[in-house]
Amino acid sequence: MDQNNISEAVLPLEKFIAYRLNQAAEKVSQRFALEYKKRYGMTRPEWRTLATIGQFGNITAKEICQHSSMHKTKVSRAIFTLEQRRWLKRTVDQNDRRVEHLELTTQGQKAYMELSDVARTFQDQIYGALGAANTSALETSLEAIETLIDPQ
Amino acid sequence: MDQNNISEAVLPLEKFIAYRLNQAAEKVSQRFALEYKKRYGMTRPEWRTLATIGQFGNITAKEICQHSSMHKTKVSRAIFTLEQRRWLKRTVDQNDRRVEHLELTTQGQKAYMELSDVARTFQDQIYGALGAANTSALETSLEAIETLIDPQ
DNA sequence: AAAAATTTGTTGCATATGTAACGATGGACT
DNA sequence: AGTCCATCGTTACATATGCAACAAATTTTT
Repeated sequence: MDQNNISEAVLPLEKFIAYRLNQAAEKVSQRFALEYKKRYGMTRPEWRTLATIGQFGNITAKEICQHSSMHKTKVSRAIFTLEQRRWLKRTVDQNDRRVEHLELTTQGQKAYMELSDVARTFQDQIYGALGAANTSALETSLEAIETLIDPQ
Repeated sequence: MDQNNISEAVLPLEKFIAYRLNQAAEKVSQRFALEYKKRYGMTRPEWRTLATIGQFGNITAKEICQHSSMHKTKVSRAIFTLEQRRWLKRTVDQNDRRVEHLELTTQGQKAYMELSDVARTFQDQIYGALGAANTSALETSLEAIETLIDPQ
């Protein structure tokens, strides 16, 4: 077959799901990253770590890794930075001294609550711009992909 | 208000769209990355660059940046690596010698076609696992987000 | 109880990435 | 032509990331 006839081989990236998902996710995340960058100069791993501790209240580094799918060194470094900002405190587990329990300080809670507000506003804007039907489709498809990824 | 009452401030990450989109996109991409890593030891920027040149046939580095949203240094380095593998050739534009036109070599075409096949199979598997209704919802919502991002 | 294996979190090192500066070229304006 | 500015792609440098090795603690095996 003529090598230049790529009709059988071409892969329009606009129709490739991995590509489109990544573009969409990256743009949305970058847009939201502006918020925590400009307010607090935070990185993405730091924001995710803060948000995870904020949500669970008391959590270990390992649990953050499991919940967020971030690499343990990324989490370890984010925890270090958040600790330096005095946004979290560590408590060594008395039954297993390898384990550290992490909690937000008052300052950390404050930043978390402010950014949670920003996040909800951001999400509302997206949903508003998408409209009810598309929002519903997005929920449906994300749930489907999540089920595919993490079959409980 | 009691600081520990975070009912107003909590942001369940399982309901935050930026977070969910990223998790989904990252998992799907990582799964597909196994394919081009094991076959060719390629990185993600290299695969994306190959796929973009493959799709357009003749393209410049700048156009790859615009189409893929990759940073120009990432594209520059991917082009360099693909060139070293003899998967692409550069041709300096005779009207504007700053510009280089990129095309795949025969070897590059071969790799591109093979990986395109793998990609389509991968996509078919995802769509098969999602089912028609969820696939349709995914298409709809991705289009909606894309419109939101790139309003023409 | 001693030895071996596992787990939690950190760190050294190599790689990957982005920013800013750059060289080369081209275009605009005088 | 000469000066200034913009553009294309590369590179130097600083930062971010992941892998592998690690220390410390715990559990399992013998």
